[in-house]
Order: sequence, then C-alpha cells, then structure tokens
Amino acid sequence: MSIGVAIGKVSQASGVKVPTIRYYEQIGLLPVPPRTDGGRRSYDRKDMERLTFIRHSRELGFEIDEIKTLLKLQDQPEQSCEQADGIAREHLVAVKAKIASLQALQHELERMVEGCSHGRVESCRVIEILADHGQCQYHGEVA
Amino acid sequence: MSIGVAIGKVSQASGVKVPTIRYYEQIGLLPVPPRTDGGRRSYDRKDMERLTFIRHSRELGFEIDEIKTLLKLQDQPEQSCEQADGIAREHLVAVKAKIASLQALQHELERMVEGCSHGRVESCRVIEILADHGQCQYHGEVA
DNA sequence: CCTACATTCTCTAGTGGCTAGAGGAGCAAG
DNA sequence: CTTGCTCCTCTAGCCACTAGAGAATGTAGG
Repeated sequence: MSIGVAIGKVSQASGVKVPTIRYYEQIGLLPVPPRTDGGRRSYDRKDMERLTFIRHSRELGFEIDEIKTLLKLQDQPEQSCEQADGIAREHLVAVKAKIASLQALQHELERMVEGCSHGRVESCRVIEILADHGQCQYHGEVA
Repeated sequence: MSIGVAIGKVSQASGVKVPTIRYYEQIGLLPVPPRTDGGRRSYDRKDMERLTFIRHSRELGFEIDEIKTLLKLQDQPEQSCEQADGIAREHLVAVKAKIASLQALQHELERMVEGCSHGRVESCRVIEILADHGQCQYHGEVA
C-alpha cells in the first residue's frame, strides 16, 4: 500500500501551486482528500494525474467549467467522446479568432511604433493614433 | 458656450458602457465632471475625447495603468514621447509572444481534434493528450 | 398639470482564477 | 529540544468590470 503524498510534493510534481490546489478542492474540481493524523491533506497517484490533467488543460486555455466536463468524461470511458471533441473544437475556433485579432493588433502597434519619430509628444504617432480611432486599422477586441 | 452632455450620450458616442464610465471616474482615470442641478454628471467634448482614447487603448490591450501614463503624456505635448514609444514597444513584444504561444496552442488543438476518431472516451485523443503532457507539443502559457 | 417611462443616481456585491498574508499547529533534522 | 520548514484555516485583495436594488430626476404625450 502506498502512503499518501503531501500537498507540497504534489504541487512540485504537478506544477500547480499549493494554494491553487486547495482552491481547486474548494470549487470541487479536485476531490476532497483524506487527512493524516495531524490533519494534513494526503494525496495519491490518481490525484496527481488529475492535477496534471487540470494544469495541462489550463495551459491550453480551457476554462474551469470546461475542465469539469472533461474530467467527468474521463471518468466514464464507455461514453462517446463527442462532447470532449466538441469542447476542443469550440476552443480551437476561439483560439483561431484570437490569433487573427492579435495579428491585426500587432500590425497596428508596428505602425504606431514605426511611425514614431522620437520627438515630442505633440507629434507622436503613438499618442495620435490612440486619440483618433479613425486613423486606426484595427477594429477588434483582444478579449 | 456648450451645454454638458449626459452620461448616456457620452456612453453611446464613445462606446464605453455607463457603469464603466463611472468606474473610470472612481479609479481616477477620468476627471470628476461637474453636475447638473439635479445631480447628474455633465460632460464636455474633452471628456469624450479622453474616453475615446481610453476605449481605443483598452481595445489595443493596454492596461489601465499604462493608459494613465499615456494620458498624462498626452497632457504634456512639450515632453519627449520616448515613454509612450516605450510602452507601445513593450506591448508589441508581449503581443508577438502571445501570438506565438497561441499558434502553438492552435496546432496542438488541431492535432487533438484531427486525431479524434469519434469513438469512445476510452480511446479519445483529446482526453489522452490532456491527461499526458508528455504527448503534447505545446509547452507554453496562454496568459 | 399629470402620468408614464427612460435615464440617472448611489450603493453593495459578484465575476474568474487565483494570490497574499496573518496567525497558528505539525513535523523532521541536528 | 530547538530551529526552521511545511502545512493548516481564514480573510481579503487582484483586475476590470458587471449586475442589481431602490430611489430620484428628466422628458414626451395627453
């Protein structure tokens, strides 16, 4: 039988900070672990895997609610993976949109910076474009 | 002499929501406007320009603190625009990094979605990759 | 002038996803 | 046995807003 792992070790191994792990427990993303005699959280291998799954999903930009759904799916291997596929697909669409938006933004910032003649604020292209939306090629959101 | 404009009109004209305008006043981003006899905020053309500047800057992803600096600079046309230039440059670097990160993410998501054979969760590529970071080509952050 | 409705007012609290800090208890090494 | 680390709970803060309650003010039509 394997002895439970302390929160600090789990944190190191998974790359999720200690307070964040406790936070995940609080919002029901991570199961409530058993405690040692001293009252400390004691995790097992499954918890570690779950945390890695979570961290990885967060890195990929999935929201907590989406991760909850994905975790539930993972617990039911018999089910169709249609829903997981759908979440990933939706997310992909959002990521593509964000890239497009950021690229437009990049061009606008380049235009601003390149146009700046490093003189006085009076004639600064950066300030000018910010003040007058009409001059701007970028009409999106960063979100 | 021009009569002051109500907050709703300013909101419509600038594209900034009414509560957000009040919030900007609260945090000192927008000057405290005079009030009508009835106690309502009364704005002038300058406020509108300032709000447009703010909205545009937010759209371009600048943070409130950065905008505060940019607005201060705008009020002093004699000064060198070095600082404004610097803020925009820094921002450009951050945007480029974000784009690169999101593109890596996009590829990873595409790999997940394309690899999915639409069967059971058991053998779902999406779930699989999320669970095992080792299989993943993406090692960044979305921030 | 009165009524109905739109707009505005202040105030508090909530959002997401954590992070920071206080104040105390447990635990392992020297 | 003491030092110093880890861990505990709890509250509050972060950013940039957003939502909602309940009251007052402004305006258009009859």
